[in-house]
Amino acid sequence: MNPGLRSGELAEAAGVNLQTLRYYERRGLLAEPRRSPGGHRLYPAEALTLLRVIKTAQRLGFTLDEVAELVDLGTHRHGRRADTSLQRRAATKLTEIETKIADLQAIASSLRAALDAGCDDLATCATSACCPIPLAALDRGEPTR
Amino acid sequence: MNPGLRSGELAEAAGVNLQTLRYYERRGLLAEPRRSPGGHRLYPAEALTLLRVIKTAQRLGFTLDEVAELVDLGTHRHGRRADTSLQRRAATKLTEIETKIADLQAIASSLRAALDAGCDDLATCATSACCPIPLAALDRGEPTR
DNA sequence: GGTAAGCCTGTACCCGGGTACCGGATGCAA
DNA sequence: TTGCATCCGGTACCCGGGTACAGGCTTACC
Repeated sequence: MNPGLRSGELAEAAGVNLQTLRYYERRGLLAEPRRSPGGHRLYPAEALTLLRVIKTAQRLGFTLDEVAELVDLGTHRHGRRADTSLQRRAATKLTEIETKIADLQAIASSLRAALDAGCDDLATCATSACCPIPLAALDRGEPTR
Repeated sequence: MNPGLRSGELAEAAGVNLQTLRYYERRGLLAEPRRSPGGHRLYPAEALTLLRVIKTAQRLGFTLDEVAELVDLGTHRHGRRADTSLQRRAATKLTEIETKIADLQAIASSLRAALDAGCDDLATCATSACCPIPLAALDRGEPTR
């Protein structure tokens, strides 16, 4: 069995700071890896995949806590015939994600409209209260937070 | 012409803190509104729409600077036959958004798979390096940041 | 066995995005 | 014109997500 990645190697491969690995470990996102006799961390190869997943999810606007939850949902053995609480958390997360997708699509199409109208069409309404309007499509009026 | 919203009313309507309005003003996200003779802010009704747009975009993982940019792209008069720099920024933003959508869709479908497999199917691989794999679909290996 | 690169723990700091609090001025209604 | 809610500017603080640094131990290679 090969010795595994050292922390520096993993950090480099994942494009994150070495300190970040330890930070994630403290946060419980990254399991404590085994150690060399002298106490140096030795990570399994999958840790790299996990890190990339974390980074991607983060780019999408998930907090680290949420990422931890997502990772749990995917990772955890969820006992056979899982306790439905996990299922429910996954379902919830899924609808959250679907909402985000819909919102992004609304933004994207406004931008697209703005682009291929070349702004001249939009300029017709530019005089006053018009221009936020394409974006306003995604206004749901939730008193966010 | 009606007097406009007072800061408290606007904050309440938008579900944000009063301080946040001033913060956004400092950041340049919210234009300085006109003032009452005594110096109290009086916002036009569109400010509410704008705030909702800001909040939505934020939920999607845009930073305030990015939101400012998006809002500019939509709001600004971008002179007729706009300087292409704006067009280009919009195009860039659009591909960013499309990327986010694709990533979210990847996450969503893994979650969906996990859900309707009821985790039992996934459990077959659960022994070791398997479970992050559905999420790993969206691993692009970008050395993010 | 010497030595440079790498890693260890711990603590302190940074940035983004707000939020709270202060003492004082304003708005508005009775 | 008095009284209370609201708002003002300014400054200080909080939280999430890292990042840096110090002082000391390990590893790896000659």
